[in-house]
Amino acid sequence: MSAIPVIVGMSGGVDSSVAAWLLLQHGYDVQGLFMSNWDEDEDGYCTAAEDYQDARSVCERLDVPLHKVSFAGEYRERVFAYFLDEYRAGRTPNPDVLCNREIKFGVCFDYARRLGAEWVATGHYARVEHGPTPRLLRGVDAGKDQSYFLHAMPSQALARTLFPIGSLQKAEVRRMARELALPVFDKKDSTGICFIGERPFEEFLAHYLPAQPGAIESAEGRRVGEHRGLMYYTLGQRQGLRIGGRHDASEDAWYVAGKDLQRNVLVVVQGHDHPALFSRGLTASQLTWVSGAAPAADFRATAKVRYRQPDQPCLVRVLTSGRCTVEFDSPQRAVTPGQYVVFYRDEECLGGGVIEASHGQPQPL
RNA sequence: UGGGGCGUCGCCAAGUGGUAAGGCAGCGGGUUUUGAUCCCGCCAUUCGGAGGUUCGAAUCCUUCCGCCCCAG
Repeated sequence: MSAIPVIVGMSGGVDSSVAAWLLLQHGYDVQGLFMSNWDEDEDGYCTAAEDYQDARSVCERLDVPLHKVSFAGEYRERVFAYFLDEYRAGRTPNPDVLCNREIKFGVCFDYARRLGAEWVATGHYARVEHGPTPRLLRGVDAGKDQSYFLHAMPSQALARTLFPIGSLQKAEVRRMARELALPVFDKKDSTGICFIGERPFEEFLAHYLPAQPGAIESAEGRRVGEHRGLMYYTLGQRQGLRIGGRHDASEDAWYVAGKDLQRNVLVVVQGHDHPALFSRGLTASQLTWVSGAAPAADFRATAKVRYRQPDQPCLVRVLTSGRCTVEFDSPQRAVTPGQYVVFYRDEECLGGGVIEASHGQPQPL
């Protein structure tokens, strides 16, 4: 009786390393797969080379083979192109949700299956409940739960996916890595866009899109500064506005409340909790449901409008053509077009969609 | 070149004889698989310049420079 073959997506980080080890413990026939999906690295921010070395060291330590593959072309076409399109349209995309759907659990998943994997595993903090229709559950570590990013992954992939560390706390994973003497036990958690990494964002965007400087205006229409290009700002943002003290304003910090694309004007208000920053609801499109089918009727749920946000109780009204509206029990801050709204019922992630517009501002601009 | 007012960190702004608040911005770090938010830290030996009075001045005096009002 041969062991069940599983391929683990290895990033060279702690989580996927421990995930691989756990699978070994459970008797699987484990192989690693490292992806490098970002080619154009001129500025030295890309850590792919080091990450690959780390993945290799770990696999050596665990005595499992490591495959290496690049889906740079697919990444560029299916994720990055969309990323740039959204910024061009003045919105704020979330490329990592797409990356999971199209790359990790899309082309890479298929690739792993072609390599003979019965199962595909990653080091995500989330859980799958396998059954006739698999369910996606939050990771047990509430602080690390990554189901938000996974909500749009194809259900056929979910049915063949394992998240070995999904029921562990991050601290436990670290501790295991240390006890196992995995070379990456102390490696810092990665951040920034997946496969691209952390970098000076404005500089990065400027590399790909032309910037059009313009005026920054208060909600009342006073010119209070100059922006370097609407794409560099997102709703609710404080940093980078460069608006100093004014004799005609309070001492509160300024935040982005809106973008007027027609006039190329950035609209700002003062105070983190300014009413103009809040909305009662939103409209979302491109809905995907983990179950594979849209709910038949309106339903109550909780939702996140951004990663790591506490769950917000709401009413979801399902519309036709993959759209819905969401009404929150309490107003939400900086509901941002281009970001994803993701629905939950208790521990279960139901699905989500792209925010098209917010509505019901208690105090319109 | 008449009268009045003002010049304190990039910006706003306390401080009117006792040895430079605070906020905003900026920068650095932390949190974070998007972008943000948030948290922590740094940020004027110096108060438009030069003299003077005083044990001691950003605060008083003199003068110069620069702004802003009012000049009917």
